[in-house]
Amino acid sequence: MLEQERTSDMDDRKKTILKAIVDDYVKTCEPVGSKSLVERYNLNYSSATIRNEMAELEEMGFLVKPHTSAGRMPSDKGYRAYVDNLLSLPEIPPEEEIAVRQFLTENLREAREMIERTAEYLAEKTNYLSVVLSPQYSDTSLEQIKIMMIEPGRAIVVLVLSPGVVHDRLIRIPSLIDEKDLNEIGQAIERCLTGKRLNDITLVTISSAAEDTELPEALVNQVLYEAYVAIKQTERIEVYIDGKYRLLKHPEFRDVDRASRFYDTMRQEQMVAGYMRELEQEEEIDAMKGLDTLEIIESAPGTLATRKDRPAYMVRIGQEIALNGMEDMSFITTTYRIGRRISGQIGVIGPKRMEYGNIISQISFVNRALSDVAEGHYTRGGDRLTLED
Amino acid sequence: MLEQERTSDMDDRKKTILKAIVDDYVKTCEPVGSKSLVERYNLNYSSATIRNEMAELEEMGFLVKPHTSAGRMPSDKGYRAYVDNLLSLPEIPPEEEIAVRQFLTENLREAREMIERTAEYLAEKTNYLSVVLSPQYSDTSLEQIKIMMIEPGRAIVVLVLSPGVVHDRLIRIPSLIDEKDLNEIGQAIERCLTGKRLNDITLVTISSAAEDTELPEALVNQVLYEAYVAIKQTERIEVYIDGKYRLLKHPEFRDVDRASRFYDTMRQEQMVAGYMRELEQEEEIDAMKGLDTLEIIESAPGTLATRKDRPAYMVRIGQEIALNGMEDMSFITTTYRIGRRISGQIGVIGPKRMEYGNIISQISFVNRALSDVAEGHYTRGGDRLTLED
DNA sequence: TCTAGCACTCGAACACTCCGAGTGCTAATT
DNA sequence: AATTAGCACTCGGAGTGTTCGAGTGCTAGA
Repeated sequence: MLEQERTSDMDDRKKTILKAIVDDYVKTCEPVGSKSLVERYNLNYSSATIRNEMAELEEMGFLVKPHTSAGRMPSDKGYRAYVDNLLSLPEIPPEEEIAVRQFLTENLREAREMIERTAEYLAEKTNYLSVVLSPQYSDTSLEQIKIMMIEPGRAIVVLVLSPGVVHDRLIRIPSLIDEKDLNEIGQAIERCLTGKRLNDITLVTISSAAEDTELPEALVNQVLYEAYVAIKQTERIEVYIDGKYRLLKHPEFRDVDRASRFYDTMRQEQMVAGYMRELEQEEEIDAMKGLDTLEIIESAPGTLATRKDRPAYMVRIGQEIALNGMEDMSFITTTYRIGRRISGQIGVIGPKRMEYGNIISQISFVNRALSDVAEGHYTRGGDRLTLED
Repeated sequence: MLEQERTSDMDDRKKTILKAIVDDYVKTCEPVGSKSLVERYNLNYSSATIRNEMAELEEMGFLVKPHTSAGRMPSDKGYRAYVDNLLSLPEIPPEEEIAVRQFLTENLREAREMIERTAEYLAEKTNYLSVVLSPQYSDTSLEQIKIMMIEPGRAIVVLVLSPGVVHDRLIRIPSLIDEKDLNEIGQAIERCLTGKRLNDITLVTISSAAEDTELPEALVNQVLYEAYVAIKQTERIEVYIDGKYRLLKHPEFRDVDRASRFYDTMRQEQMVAGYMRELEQEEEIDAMKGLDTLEIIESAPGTLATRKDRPAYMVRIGQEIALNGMEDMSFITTTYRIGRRISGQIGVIGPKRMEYGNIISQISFVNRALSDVAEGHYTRGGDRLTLED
């Protein structure tokens, strides 16, 4: 155990064998034996040799046996080594790029639809569960805020954030306030808050708007408070999950209890979201790794804008995931960016026995598409992207 | 088989036995035999007598045996007889009534939150899956419509329907239109549409608003079209499903393939919604039945408003459900009403082996609570209900 | 250093038995 | 005529034993 534990200590043959084992296990979900391995991957060694190597790989902690006379399967560490060093990332054909951009923006009205569709697309393509978080807007600024009377006692607040995102919310107001008063208060709020970062807006900031009007303070304060809540509401991260039911079709979910435990966790969406955001912050280091495997995508002339870099991704395998009921899952995440300030997370959750290469390609690809499309969409008039109409 | 098939042909003893069998099977999910039945429900007959009766009930089609030497379990027809004639509906304590009303309205802002919470509450209480459809608003009228500029090229349409429901939607408009033009168009639309039933608003109706302004027709038309889409959007029925994962905990979902097929169907929410609405229209007759078992709830002085009638409900059992993958489920639905014109559906889906009495009580109860609360909420100023603030 | 060969291991699959909770039927009892 | 006691019968489930084969580790020879 002490002698050698890191992947770098493996010779090429060990690497080939480990890769073959992971590939095979991912495909079949059955422990793989030395003989069938030699046959299926026509390795130029006898099964006995492979056996010896497998024994060593097991001792190094990359493989495990469910019982003595069974084949081997990858341990968490084995998957980890595979993901970090042995992975090949398939490319995604350029037609797909066009299709996805179209899918993300077609008939699009609200920003959140784009995120919903991202989740949908990813679940469809990977056949696993996808999670997409709406961006965190705390760092962006308020571009407009309008309050509109609906009827005595009720109004609607419409907020426009600097990247052009619109949120709104119904509020209750004192029935005594009439339309004219409300407009006055609205304008005071607007003067007071426009251009401020959401983060900087507090109850104190907003209450200074009260000084700006002649109306009775008690009335004004309630409106201010409601407006404040509406603003804070837009900072909340929305979670879009798609493909939950898909996991049921994978053999590791044969066991209903395990499935049930998993779903119990997934139901707590805010917790999952929180975990994803933590990951991003903690794992800038891992992110670098993503850049290691950087790959230059040659763009044929005339294709859509391509990028030289592949977005960083993070992979959490089995026990590495700090969420209940996820011990047999893997969680791949990546961060999409819209401009410099706005970012959110995209993730795929599947069994540990996952097609890592494929999923990572897909998630990176979707990340790029979403970032690009959203940026083009937000920076209206930008010429990098043509949307419908 | 020919001799007697209807429940009414059963003598009291048969009824008692059938009821006991259903109750027992619902509890244990195991075929129930004559001996254990006698013991558990201390019937005053020997197991042999029960055996004879069970044989007859089987011949009449109310019971089935999984194999020769096993106990009996209810057939679909057996459940049907149980639901139609043998059911006892537990009452729900008045404290619960207060609690639900509070839960449904606490911190409430948007109408759809109330529906979401209804679904949540029902799933929680029944431990099955709940479906709640938003009301169909086609028959209500448009009280207000406002269009507000967000930035060149984008605007927001806010609609207020007569029961005080607010919808909004972002739209794209020609970039040439400035705020003043937009307001003019908005007012024209308002003049043209206010007070009209949604059903009566068509592209033709709305286009008459164009005549009302001086602006270039091409520009106006696009806005009109977008406004039209926004209006039609509010007619769409939203589907809220909660407790999907809960079904996994029930033994009939041990079989993952069956579960998977079920979820494949449930994923098509619009189809499920369509089915529920069909049911309501077709089954006015069944609805009458619900009123048959009418029960007077004596209201202790000082409790919340109680009603004499129990809302009508419909039960669909097993094969009766015309949806794929639902052969082993039961579907209980009911229609909530807000005022005379607005109605929507509430449903619970669980295994055929369902606690019918309990679920029907719950769904009726929730129906009443939602109808009442919503009505109080919509008819603002109504004094039947006190909401927070 | 590799590989052929061999003894060994263990789970999956199948056959077999036993057990008990269930049945239907018949004859005796009320 | 209705009920019940009694009995032979059925059949799934749990338990046991056996076989089979794909896997292993180890050793000796190429």
